[in-house]
Amino acid sequence: MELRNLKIFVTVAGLQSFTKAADTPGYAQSTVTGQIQSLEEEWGGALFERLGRKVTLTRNGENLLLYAEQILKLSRAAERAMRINRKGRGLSCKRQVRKAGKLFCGQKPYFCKNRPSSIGLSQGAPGSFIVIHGFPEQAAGPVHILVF
Amino acid sequence: MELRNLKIFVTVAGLQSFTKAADTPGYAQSTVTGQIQSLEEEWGGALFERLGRKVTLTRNGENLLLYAEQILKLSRAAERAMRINRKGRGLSCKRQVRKAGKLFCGQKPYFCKNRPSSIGLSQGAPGSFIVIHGFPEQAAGPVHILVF
DNA sequence: TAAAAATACTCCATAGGTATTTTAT
DNA sequence: ATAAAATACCTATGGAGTATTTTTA
Repeated sequence: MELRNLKIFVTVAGLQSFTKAADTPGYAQSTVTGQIQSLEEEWGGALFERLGRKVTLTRNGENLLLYAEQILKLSRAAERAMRINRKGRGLSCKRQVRKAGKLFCGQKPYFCKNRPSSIGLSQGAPGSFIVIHGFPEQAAGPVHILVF
Repeated sequence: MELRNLKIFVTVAGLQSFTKAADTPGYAQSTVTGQIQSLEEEWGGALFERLGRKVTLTRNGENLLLYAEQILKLSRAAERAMRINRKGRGLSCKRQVRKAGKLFCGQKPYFCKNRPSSIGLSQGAPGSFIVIHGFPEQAAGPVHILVF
């Protein structure tokens, strides 16, 4: 499984068509078929149901799609961070975190047991994307926030 | 940038050595060098400082590392989900979410403005990993939780 | 000089393309 | 009959290995 596969997979899922998906990033139709097939081979089951000229996600496909979308979002964020830094006008990851706001986290165990731990982001930018580690038990550990 | 690159990159960062990193997954040392170089070429700058027989992350490298770790965690989770489902004894993503607990989200705008939006997970499993979309402004939209 | 990364080279797996066939409307 | 996916086949990029050279503690 590589990012290349997942990009094509998500495109096909969105357009419900191998052919249309091939147009978008300038691939050949057979390339799209091949990439999806290799994913399905690795998976060990179909990701799409081929219904004549309509293509729909199987249950497995839907399952993978959720992960694939997150992975690609993160990779785009990483690429953006790389691009920004190359131009020399970027923020370090820490600065970006600071810019996203402070993280508030209810860490008391009894609080976690009896009611939801409270976590909040102040001054969050629109479209923020938050990744929280080890929650709630290890919430006292390092918490990274990646802003998209 | 592909997952293959990132895996090697994270390994090198962890071991602070190209040679040791090559041993771990059974790569040749030159392969590790090549993968890192291609990442650096794509980035447009060094990810590691080569200090004789010690290798340390540059600022750019540290930046990328945070993203890479998240991406790889997600991809491992995706692979696990694929594997589980192939064996037919897996939970769908929705079931996994339900198992992770309910998400509570303070959605009122005035609440977001004046104090942290409150988000909590009840019955969270140890080592849970939470991904929250569009926060806080679009918190009313679909929220996916992927558990690792 | 000893240990680690870079380089040179080789090989081959596979990504990707073109052309064709199959399949289902 | 037509539109879309699968298949067959070909090419070439680049991933990965071996052997060697360079670099620096």
